[in-house]
Amino acid sequence: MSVDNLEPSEFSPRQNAVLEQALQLLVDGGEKALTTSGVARAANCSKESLYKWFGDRDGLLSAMIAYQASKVRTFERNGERLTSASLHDHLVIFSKDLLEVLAGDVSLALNRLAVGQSHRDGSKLGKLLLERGRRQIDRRAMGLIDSGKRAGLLRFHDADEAYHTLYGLIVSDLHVRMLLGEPGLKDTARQAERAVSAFLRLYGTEKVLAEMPLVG
Amino acid sequence: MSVDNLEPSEFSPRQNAVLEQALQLLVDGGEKALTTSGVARAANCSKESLYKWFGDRDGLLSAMIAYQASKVRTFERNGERLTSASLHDHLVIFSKDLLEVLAGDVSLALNRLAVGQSHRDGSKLGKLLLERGRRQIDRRAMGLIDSGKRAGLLRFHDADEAYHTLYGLIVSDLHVRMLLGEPGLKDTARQAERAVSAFLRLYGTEKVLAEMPLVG
DNA sequence: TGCGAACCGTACCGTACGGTACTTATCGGG
DNA sequence: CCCGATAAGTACCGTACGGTACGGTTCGCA
Repeated sequence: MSVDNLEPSEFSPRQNAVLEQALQLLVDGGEKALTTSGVARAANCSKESLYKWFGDRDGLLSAMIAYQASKVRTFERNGERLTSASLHDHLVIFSKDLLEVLAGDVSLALNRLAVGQSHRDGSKLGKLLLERGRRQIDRRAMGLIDSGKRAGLLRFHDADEAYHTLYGLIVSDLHVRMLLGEPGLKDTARQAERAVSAFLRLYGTEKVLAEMPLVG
Repeated sequence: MSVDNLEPSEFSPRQNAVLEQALQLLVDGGEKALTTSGVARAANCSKESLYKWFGDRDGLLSAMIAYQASKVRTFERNGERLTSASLHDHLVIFSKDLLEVLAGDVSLALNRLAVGQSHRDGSKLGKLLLERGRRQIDRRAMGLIDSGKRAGLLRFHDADEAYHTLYGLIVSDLHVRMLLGEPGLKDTARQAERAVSAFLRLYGTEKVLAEMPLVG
């Protein structure tokens, strides 16, 4: 466990390249394929360098998660005034993005890795994955929901509760199923549309409900 | 892969005892602790017997899942006439049961195991887990939802879709978080109540909505 | 009582992994 | 031109696992 709290600058370019190779290895062959020798061979570096840079195998895994998280940048919301239609659209886009992220090769591989290790390391990797990987997406959604409330389009007491409802409506048991090896959704757009529709029915104000197709 | 399609009788009592020990080992120490030698030692049996009974390590894992699934028996719904209140109560009970099952030690351990193996074996364990472990709970919920529809309390086109919505409302991202090592919910009753309330708001007919507290 | 099957306990084998040590080569600065 | 640092490549070590083989023991059964 050599790497801990160095948010900025993180790793050197060379180290990033090695981590990229390690991720590729993990995606292709699962954790079993992610051996220190394998990483060294794939990245054309020595095992000694691996251990100098990342401490031990766990440090390498942590670094892989940190590196992958550092690659994902979710563009901030612009401060535009939300309308009923634009809120709906933004929510649908968010839903599709979320489903796409969760279904991604690297995301699934890292989640599988962290799940598999959660017994050994006191869920260190799991924490890392949730904090570094999910925080951004959570913030994006929370910002959107808050904007909706300020625009008088959404009504709720607890933003966290509303967000978790939205998350459940979007993802359902899909994430776990994919982690277990099931192929992903055929039609993510439809799933996103359904989820947002249900969410707005639950949390939308009259202003929003008036513009929604009637149930039935 | 010695064990495949022998639904009834499954394993001998002795083998069941061994599988029980193996599950305990898995729960306590994760997959790393589940070695063939360890199982043999914990269960006071020989490795040779393990291989004779289960073929190889994968066969043992499959047998553990099958054995655990065979232990779970969900009582069938009685054919009573549903009222708005009883539908609500049954849904809440189902929600709490679902959360309790997903948070169970053995369930989490087996799910972690299957997730970790999903790369190697073409998700054989994952399929097994979903088919054997989830089918019963799914059927229970579907039966309940169908009864609600026949009683004029629920309205939907696609029962599957409605069920997945309910599932998402209940579980949200809790299952994955627990798989990653986060502690479970403090208050499952509240979560269940919220989920059912939202579900009924989405799929309940006027008969149900009339009796619900107004959204505030 | 004797026989055979099942099974326990243990020792064993090959392999593969995590981690370390050592040699060689590249490269920037005085 | 030399020197120290950094890192590639390789060889190596200890360990632990999956799987197999074998001797000894129990138990059902004729």
